[in-house]
Amino acid sequence: VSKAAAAAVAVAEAPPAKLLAIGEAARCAGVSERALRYYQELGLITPSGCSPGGARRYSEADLERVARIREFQTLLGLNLDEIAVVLHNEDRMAEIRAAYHSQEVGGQERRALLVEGLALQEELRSTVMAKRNALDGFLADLNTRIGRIRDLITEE
Amino acid sequence: VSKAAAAAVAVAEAPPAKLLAIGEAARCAGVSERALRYYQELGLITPSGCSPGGARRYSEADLERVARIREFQTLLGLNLDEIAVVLHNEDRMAEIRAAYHSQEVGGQERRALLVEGLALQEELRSTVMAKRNALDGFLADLNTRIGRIRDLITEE
DNA sequence: TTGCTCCTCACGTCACGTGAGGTGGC
DNA sequence: TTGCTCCTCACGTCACGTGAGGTGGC
Repeated sequence: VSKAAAAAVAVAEAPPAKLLAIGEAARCAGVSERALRYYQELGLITPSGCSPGGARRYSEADLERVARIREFQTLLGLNLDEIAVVLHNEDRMAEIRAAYHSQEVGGQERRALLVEGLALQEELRSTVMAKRNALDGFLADLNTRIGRIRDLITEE
Repeated sequence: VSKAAAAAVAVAEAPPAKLLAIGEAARCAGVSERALRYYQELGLITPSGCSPGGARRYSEADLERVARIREFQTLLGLNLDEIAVVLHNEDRMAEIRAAYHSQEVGGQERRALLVEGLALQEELRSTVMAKRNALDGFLADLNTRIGRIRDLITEE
């Protein structure tokens, strides 16, 4: 049994796991309750459970998904439509990984999905690297400015 | 005569310099005309000139200022209120630099302004470095994901 | 004079913030 | 039963986008 398969089984066998109410979930994820409801409204997340009365219940995995949404927003500046695309792609990759041994998907089709997904991830990576380079340039410029102010202060 | 002073004189003596209409300016800066008017409404930029009829005319320096605003927005995620503070600080630094030899400002007061300005720039730098580190972490994670997909494709 | 560009309202949009008023759960 | 939390509208906000209707400049 491969490591990946073992992990998948472990996930599948995971105990009921405690679910958080929206207030606690929002605090943990560092976002507002409104944001959680809004992400759900757009279909970015779906709380793993709900109370008999209809209150949302969030799992650990839900919170990680929210964290990922925030990363895309704050680090990369993607809007929620773009994030939906990236998340959807990542979800498909996870599905393919999970269904790797059980041949639910044809090898041909599966390979096509993987190649397509890989392209999307690599496109994302080039976006990230461009951002990183721009940030490094900005930082160098900032250091120059700081150096000049230091010179003015030290001078005489 | 110091290099800085020579540069300041050069700026002061600069010829009328061609000013751009808002359409051209927007194209050059890579923003919309609406954005330029909005930045002006908030006091972030003031076009260097205007036509007799009241049309805005932008200088090269105006365009650089717009580019700086965009950097703060897209790279650092600052909002326009925060950007106003940073720009104002940079303006004060430039003024002090320009008035360095002509003793318009008392040495005591000038030094205090420089120290305060330096602190603000260094605070900004720590923000930038935090962002850079977060981005590096994100990139590392992304590379891991890409590696795993590659494994799935190559495997078998 | 004819286009093209500029002007000022002013309403729309995205990603939520912020109450309003009412129900659920320990 | 009393608080506290959750629910769904629904309007406000920030940084513009997008016409509407009118004037300026070559």
